[in-house]
Amino acid sequence: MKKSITIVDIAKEAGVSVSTVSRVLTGKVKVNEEKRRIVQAVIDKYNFQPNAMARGLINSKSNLIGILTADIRNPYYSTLIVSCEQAATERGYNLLLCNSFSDRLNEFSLLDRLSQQKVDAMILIGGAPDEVETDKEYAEKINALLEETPVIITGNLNGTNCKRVNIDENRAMQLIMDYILSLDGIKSVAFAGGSRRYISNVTLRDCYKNMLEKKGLKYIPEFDVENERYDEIGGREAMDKILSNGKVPDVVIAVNDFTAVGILKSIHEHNLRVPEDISVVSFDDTYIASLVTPQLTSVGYNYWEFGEKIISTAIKLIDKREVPEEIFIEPKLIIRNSCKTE
Amino acid sequence: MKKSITIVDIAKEAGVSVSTVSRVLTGKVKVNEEKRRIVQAVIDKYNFQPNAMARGLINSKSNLIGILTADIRNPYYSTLIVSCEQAATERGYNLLLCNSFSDRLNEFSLLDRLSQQKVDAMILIGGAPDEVETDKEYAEKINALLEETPVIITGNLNGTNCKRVNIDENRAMQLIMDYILSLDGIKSVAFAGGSRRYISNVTLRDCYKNMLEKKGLKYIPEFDVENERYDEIGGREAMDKILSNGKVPDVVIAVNDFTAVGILKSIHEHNLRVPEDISVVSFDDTYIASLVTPQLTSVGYNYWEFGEKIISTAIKLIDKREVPEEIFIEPKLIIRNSCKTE
DNA sequence: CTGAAAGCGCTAACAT
DNA sequence: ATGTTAGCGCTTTCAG
Repeated sequence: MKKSITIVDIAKEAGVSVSTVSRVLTGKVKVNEEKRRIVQAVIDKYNFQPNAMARGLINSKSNLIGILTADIRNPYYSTLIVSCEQAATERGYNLLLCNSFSDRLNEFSLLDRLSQQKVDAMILIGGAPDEVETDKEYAEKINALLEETPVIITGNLNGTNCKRVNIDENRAMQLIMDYILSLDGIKSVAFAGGSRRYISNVTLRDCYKNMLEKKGLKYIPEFDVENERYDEIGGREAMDKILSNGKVPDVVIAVNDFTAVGILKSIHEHNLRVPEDISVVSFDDTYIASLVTPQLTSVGYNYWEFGEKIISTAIKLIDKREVPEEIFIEPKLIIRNSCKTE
Repeated sequence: MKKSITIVDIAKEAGVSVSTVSRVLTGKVKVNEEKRRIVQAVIDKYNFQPNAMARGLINSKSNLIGILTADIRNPYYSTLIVSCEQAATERGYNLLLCNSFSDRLNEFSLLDRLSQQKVDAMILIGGAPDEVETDKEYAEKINALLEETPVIITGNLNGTNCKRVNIDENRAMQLIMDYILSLDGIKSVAFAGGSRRYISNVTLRDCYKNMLEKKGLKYIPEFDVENERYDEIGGREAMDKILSNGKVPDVVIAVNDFTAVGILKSIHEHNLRVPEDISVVSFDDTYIASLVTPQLTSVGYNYWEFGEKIISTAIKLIDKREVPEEIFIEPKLIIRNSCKTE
């Protein structure tokens, strides 16, 4: 590997001083047009890329945004991260990606690494910020970080004042409920999957219960089944449990698309049909929703907007501009074929 | 945001020189045990993280590996990238993630950004390296990059000498063929989806054709249907075409799991059943394979090994050690329920 | 408008 | 074993 070309080499070849080269590079100070042309020509000739580390050292700015997520294999996360990456790229930032696999120790050491890289901001998606009970040590860690670096989260992190970008869960549940109850002959609504250990799930379940009562339907505890796993297996387990006492709900709300897939399978195995016997709705509208048969009616979000809001909040914070404590993302219902409509 | 603490602050508080602090930080040179303890205590007290940019500037090493991929939302890529991230983290490297969305212009500018960040190595997964006809300009770009930075690819990039880590496509097709032909009553085998524009697909199709003939089966052109889209829609289109002339193959090989999903749907819409009427096999064994009904028999890879090989190749190159031109990943067949076995 | 020089935070000779 | 110092590549005063 050759040693890479530097601003000094460019200056030499262009016959100017390094500061002049620097000036044409940054473009902030006027340079004689003729000189500018010559310098630019040399830059282009070598496709010279100024060393970001040297630049960063001077402005205390790495142009890096660290993003810590639970597991990028989950389509919800990967979709969100692609949006973030896009928004960041457009604004001249690069993304440093870390997966914690929801392991606390991992998260700690990854946070240290991000701060070692002097990322300009950190974004925490999933993992600890999702939990209802913020672990004290974690909050302290984040607070220490906040002294030096803006931290944006999805979820909430009690005891810290990270800025938050979140889905309006209440609105999401409301969209689902309004839709469900607009269908004919709905008497019972089940909610399958998810755990009250996670903040968003508490919001969802509370809203589910409230709306049920407001609409004059009975809340049936056996139809409200939690499950720690947010995947297909979790969905199947939850649905098996719901159907285990012989009663069949008219609709089941799945905590996410993966869970819905398990629910679909469980229903199938019980020799019932979707949507003829049971309707199914879910959250997130990942591509899974349109992959399965029947295609799922699901509450989705504008992921581009979601990622954009996260990144623009981060950059505002980097630029020391004001941002609201919490920004909400508006959900929207995507109607497909998993609910009985006639 | 407070200005972050530096090695000078640590030195001052510990009552030693900066070099001593640096020595305990790097651990390469012996330091008096007593002093080491004191310094370490101060470091711990502030959870001091040495500035990676300053370090990098000195050793010309960023500890960053750039990874350029087509689209991380595709589970094949996200699974591979998670493995890379894991392997990189274990070895003290961080991943800079970029998505090109297979857009050539995008790839170009992202490559420049990675070289601006002075990443220690670049990994190219999907996009240009996958294509049979390497675009000349692209190859030149990569060759220029190679002067300064190791580049590892998945695929092949004619006219460059990037090191390659690839799936053994021939072996993969062989596994499928051997399995298929071990089943009873298989007379005709279709291949659906994928395009000969991509190198791996050429390998696959050639192997498909050869093995067919070697096993004494006829190669039927109408059963070999390409499709540019590697998704569900592409699969449906391809399968519709296969079935359009009235003949029904005994098995259809799908170019990947997504395509297989479309194939499943098309078969269903033609009032045929899988696996009773038609068997289906696919490549990649992403989680999609076990999500759909019936679960897909699919050729998979050890993604952890795949990512590990990519990263260890990168790091060997960074350390100027020898590596083979190409490393192959051994595929393995995962048998599920999409083939008629009795 | 331009060049010389200082300095960002750190490491690695070089002295001691 | 430890402190002093040069210098990594760049930007930004500061003079001129």
